[in-house]
Amino acid sequence: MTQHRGKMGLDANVTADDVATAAGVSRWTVNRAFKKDASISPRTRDKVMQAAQTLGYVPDLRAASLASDRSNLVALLVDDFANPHKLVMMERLTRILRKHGWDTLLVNTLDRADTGHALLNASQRRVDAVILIGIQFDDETLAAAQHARRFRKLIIFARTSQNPDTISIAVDDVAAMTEIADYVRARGYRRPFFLAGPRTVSAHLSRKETFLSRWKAHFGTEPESAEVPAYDPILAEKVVMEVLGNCPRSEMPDVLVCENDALAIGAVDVIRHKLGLRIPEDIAVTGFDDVPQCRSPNYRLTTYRQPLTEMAEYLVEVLESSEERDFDRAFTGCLVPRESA
Amino acid sequence: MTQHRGKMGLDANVTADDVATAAGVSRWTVNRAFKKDASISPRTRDKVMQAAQTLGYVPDLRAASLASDRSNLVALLVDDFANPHKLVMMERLTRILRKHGWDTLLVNTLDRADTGHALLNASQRRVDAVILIGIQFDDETLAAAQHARRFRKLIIFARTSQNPDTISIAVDDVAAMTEIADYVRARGYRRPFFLAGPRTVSAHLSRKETFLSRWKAHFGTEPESAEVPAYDPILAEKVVMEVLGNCPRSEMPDVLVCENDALAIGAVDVIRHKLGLRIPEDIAVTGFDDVPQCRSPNYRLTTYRQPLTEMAEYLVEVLESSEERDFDRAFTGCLVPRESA
DNA sequence: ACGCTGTTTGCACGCGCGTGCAACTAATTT
DNA sequence: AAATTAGTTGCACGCGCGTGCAAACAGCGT
Repeated sequence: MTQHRGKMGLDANVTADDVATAAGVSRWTVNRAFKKDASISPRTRDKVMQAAQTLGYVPDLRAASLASDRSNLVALLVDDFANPHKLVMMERLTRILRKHGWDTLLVNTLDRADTGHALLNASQRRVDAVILIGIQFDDETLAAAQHARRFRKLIIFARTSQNPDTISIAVDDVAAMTEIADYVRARGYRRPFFLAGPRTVSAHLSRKETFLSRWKAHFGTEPESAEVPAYDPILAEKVVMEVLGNCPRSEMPDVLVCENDALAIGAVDVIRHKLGLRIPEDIAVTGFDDVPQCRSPNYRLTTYRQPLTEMAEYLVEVLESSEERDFDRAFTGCLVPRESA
Repeated sequence: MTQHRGKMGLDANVTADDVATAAGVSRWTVNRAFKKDASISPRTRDKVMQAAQTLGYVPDLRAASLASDRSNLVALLVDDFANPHKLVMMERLTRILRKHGWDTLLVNTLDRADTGHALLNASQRRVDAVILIGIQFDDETLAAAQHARRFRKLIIFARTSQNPDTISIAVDDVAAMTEIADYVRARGYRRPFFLAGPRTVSAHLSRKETFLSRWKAHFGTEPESAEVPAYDPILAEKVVMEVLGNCPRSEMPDVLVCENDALAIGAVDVIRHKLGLRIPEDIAVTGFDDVPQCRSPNYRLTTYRQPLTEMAEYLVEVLESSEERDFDRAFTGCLVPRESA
């Protein structure tokens, strides 16, 4: 096999051995020089780094991972790119993971049926953990994950899960939705309608159930609701149109509580532009996530912000811990009131 | 070292050897079974796959990559997560790459100064190629990339570049911008203003230059322009406010041609909600990229769509080719006229 | 049954680095 | 100065798989 060379003439396959001979030390000393907290004298390290620099040596993480059985790699499985909040989450996660020395394998899980293949992908790269952000974690999917499991950790981020084999890092949905429900009630709304996303996981403790039961606890009646098959503004538009389109004015809800911003944004567009109603005068809207668009004058969405940075930092802690305890943790976010409700 | 085990009791470290003994063949036959187009009899392959299945064997791509010097991994460097189009691009790229057996390492390049570190990350994983989507490819950055280079290919996606060591896969900006310019002219607009993004690369053949010169060629005068320091709607709002906020009504442009949708969206918000002007009656707006929001009734943005799928498929071709030819290629997209202009 | 051809299978060696311990050197104590 | 100690450096072996070739095998005609 011919040697691959960089266009600058730098040998692409400089190994630690090369650096070692160049620096007049052993290969192991070279690797020590690159390892933090390694017992090595500053002088030798300098000498080694010098040689490495001129030779253009960069440690090979594949080999390191192979030998050490730790890859410092996580797979990030995403299946709903229609939700703009995913962009925010991906930015935050990759930034903080990288800050702590973790690399991210982005796996586009086409749909829930594809989750198995996506997990296989991750397996083959021997990632140290799999992080799911999306909707592909219903029970069958998780079962499949258990089966194909060769991950130390399976983490569901920004979403709760009761599955015992799974680590959930998310906001406390019950507290959050309760806060929203109380806010809506305090603002005087009395005919709420809940717009939910796909129901992929046990409904217990879900945002929808929380809202409905909280409302019922106060007023005795359970609000109506509808379900959108994906967190996609376009699909939300369709569902909202169907629901409100032929709803007699007298029975029109006065507030649309949406499971997240992706749905809320679609809802706002339909309500204002197709139904010709005013927000919030005719019907108010709330969301969840506080995506950047929320602050656009077109939406000014009342929503709920998750402490993503904090959550991501905790995620790193989880990744770096070798204990076997229960890592599930619920965070508290904050309500962001704007003009939509 | 203790063996890591999956929670189901599946040994996480099943090797091809284990499968081999279980199936009564040699290790090499096992690997052949997993390799497409390998010379192996269907019967043996079945037998092997059977054994692999029950043992829960999954080939280790780290080792494969180490031995073969091909990782089937690409690094995707992204630095402007504020631009919603990045989400679309990431979805398309990861989907199509995965379809062809390529995995994607997502690297969040914090800013242009961080590109060097990001490339180092990629180096350490021995990716087969680096794909840049973002703005971090000015000349110094590329120079640094050359230097640290141990990639077979450095690809700039959805963006042109004259750098000879770089592969650019993008739409023909000159053709695209010319089409927009001609469209604007044909619609009767006569006082255009160009809103550009950060100037990171030689201005030659840029969208802005193309528009300005095309306009000048027709009317003899070069339109005004302003520059936003990042493709971020929020920043675009500020700049547009400064430019149009204290602009006498008589000198107000009649069309704002934006380098892309991220800028256009910010512009629309300001024009309509802060300046209280109508779009397109008082001032029209055009964008570039056709992000999902463009079709929202809030924007209805006239824009230009790149053939992302086609471009991504070509990208795969480039990745899989071992020739040394010039891979640069410009695609043709299509103008998407909507009500904003 | 024999040889021929084409297919299928086995194997030595290497990819680059980590681990844990042994050996070595310099700094400190008695 | 010798002995003790802390700080540094070296090394055998293994991580799991690819490559290229040689050996074994099956299928066919005579």
